[in-house]
Amino acid sequence: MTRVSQVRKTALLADISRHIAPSLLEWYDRHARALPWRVGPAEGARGVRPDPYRVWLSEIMLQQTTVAAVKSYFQRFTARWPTVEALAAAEDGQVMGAWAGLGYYARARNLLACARRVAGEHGGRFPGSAAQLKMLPGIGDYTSAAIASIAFGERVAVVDGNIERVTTRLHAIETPLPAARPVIRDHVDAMTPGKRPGDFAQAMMDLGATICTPRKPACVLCPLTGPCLARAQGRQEAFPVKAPKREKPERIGAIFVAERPDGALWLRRRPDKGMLGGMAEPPSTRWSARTDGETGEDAAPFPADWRLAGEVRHGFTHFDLTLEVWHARTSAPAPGEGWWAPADTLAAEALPTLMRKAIGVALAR
DNA sequence: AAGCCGTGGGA
DNA sequence: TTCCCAAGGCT
Repeated sequence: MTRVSQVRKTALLADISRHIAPSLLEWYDRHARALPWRVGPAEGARGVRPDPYRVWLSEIMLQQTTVAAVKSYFQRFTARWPTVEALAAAEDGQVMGAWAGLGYYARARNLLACARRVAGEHGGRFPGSAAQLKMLPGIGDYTSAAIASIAFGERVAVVDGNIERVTTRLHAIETPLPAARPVIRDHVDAMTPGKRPGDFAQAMMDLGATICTPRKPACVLCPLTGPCLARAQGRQEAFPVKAPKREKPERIGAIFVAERPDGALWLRRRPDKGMLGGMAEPPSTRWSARTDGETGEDAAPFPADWRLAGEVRHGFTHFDLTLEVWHARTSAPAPGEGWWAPADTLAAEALPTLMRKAIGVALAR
């Protein structure tokens, strides 16, 4: 595309799109969700902006994670670590333990790394532009734009899954994801207003979460039915178009829960890289394809009176896992790297949900 | 640049 | 039950 036609295209987009923000912001002023990391409408009207630390923390937690799942974690984190300096001073194990159950554990490791960078290199203040924010660990295209617009008022295109859905419907974009991302970004940039860019982004996300939903969108309640091309075609559920996804392979393995007479369990720490990196587990085998799975008592990490307690199934993003769950009572000191976790402090260990399920199966009787 | 990374809830 | 997928980033 020539430079001139690019300019014309951009101008045309702006002309079509500039009417979107006023309607959407009017809707947002009446229907914004009250969320713990937002400032209330009265404060917002006085120009009060939310604490960048809280915006950042919420955005990291919300990556690929529902609002409902995040709320209690956000409350616990902010109560325990009210500032980025406080979080930066926390020990790794405390943060991983507090994150346990929320998933995508690389986020927790990057969270700490980011907090320590902000505390150590930026005097405890988050940088105020999307470009600078994006240089920090765990902060990519979406999160940098979200923080910059919401906490600092920068006019920058914020594009998440909600906004992709809303935008592909508004403009009836037939190109499948992810190839459509550059076009979507252009549209979002054209729609984003100079005033209240952060509210605009949040309004788009609220619209996507409550009205313009993946299935059965409530178009009759939508403030953007007028300009919506998908709605005009009666094809709102046809967008966004997505590339077909591959089927998930099956993997199998075994996990060994050793229980001391006082109820303590033998745990070890998983490697920092890879699945559940840096998290705790009872010793488990590799998780392999069915043909070469390492299962059975012979795979135990040390000799004991192992008894098969059952199995646990768990679906990950890109494979389904079935683990045999073995249980043994032992008073022998376990060999190798690990520790005995007392029963009454198990809740604070950095145990992913899969491991808690396996422990539940092992201890059921 | 496509694959790797969790989890829980809704339909 | 099964499937989908939610405020993505990293490599």
